[in-house]
Amino acid sequence: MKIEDVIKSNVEMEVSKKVVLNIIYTQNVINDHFNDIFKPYDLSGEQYNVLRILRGQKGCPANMCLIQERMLAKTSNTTRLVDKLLLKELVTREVCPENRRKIEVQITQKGLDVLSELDPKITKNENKFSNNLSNTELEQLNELLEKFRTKN
Amino acid sequence: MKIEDVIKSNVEMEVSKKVVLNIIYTQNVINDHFNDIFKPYDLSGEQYNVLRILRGQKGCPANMCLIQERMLAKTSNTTRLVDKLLLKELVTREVCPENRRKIEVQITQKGLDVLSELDPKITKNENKFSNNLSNTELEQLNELLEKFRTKN
DNA sequence: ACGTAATATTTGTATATACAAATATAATTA
DNA sequence: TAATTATATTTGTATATACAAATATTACGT
Repeated sequence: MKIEDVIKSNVEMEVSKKVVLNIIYTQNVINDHFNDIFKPYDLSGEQYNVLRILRGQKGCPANMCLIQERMLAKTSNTTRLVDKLLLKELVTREVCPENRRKIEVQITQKGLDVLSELDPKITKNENKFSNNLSNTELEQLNELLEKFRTKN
Repeated sequence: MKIEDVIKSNVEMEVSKKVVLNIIYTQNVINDHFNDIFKPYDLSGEQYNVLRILRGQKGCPANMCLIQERMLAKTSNTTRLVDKLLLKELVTREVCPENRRKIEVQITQKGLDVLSELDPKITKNENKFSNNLSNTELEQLNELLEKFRTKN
């Protein structure tokens, strides 16, 4: 479905405007699908994102700054996301002894188990979208998006 | 900047995963820029979106359903967005006399004036991103995104 | 060492999102 | 026409986002 049909626009639009709307809308569609996956686990997308980052640390604890800078949404409130994960016992959280300003966050076994369960569902969903495109087109799409963001 | 560098990933990623992250992140970047534009006007992106839809009606009042289905974020709470716009006197809101279930929302002159002021700033921002790509590439990006969304 | 600046995190507040439930009105049908 | 169903919107609730301000700790300059 063309983006003009999505927003039911009847006027001609600049291609630059179309691209912007198209990216925003596509992200919304992706997001809706991922939320459906996370919902039974009582996880939000950003909570999942934090878990994913912590797993990537491979046992090495992550502080709030590190988590923040690896998140896609740079304005996320890491403190409160970690709070929620802590309540669900998916992470641990301790003051760093070397630098008491820092907080060491680690994923628990329970957290790792949840991620393992989610992994195939996430991959399946990514593929459901990506199967519409050839490998060359996927690479192309990545390049175009990266170029689009240049110096912004 | 490549998406792997954005999230500081050190492991190899499937191109399908990369594309998904790339779309989400690009939308976040776009959003941050638009928020900077809206902020001095005390408008959120979705509030702006409602105003834009109402202007597109060219004097014809829009009901809540119509607004909802034209929004990019299909789960937006139109009632509360319109509430906020009403407080700022950017829209009017009346019960439809033909069908008292419906609400007729219209943009005010003040609302139109705000949009007129925003128009060049929005266009400038869209172009700042789009100037990184040729016209062919922009068209290509639109096509790839639309294809990516197929049957989702 | 003391005051100031820098860094890391938390808290507060207003708004937005996601979704279910409630309410109100209109249309349908038995 | 009364009951049921469908449509349109609002409200409630929990969480997330955006951003400023507050707090705590460490590092730096004199």
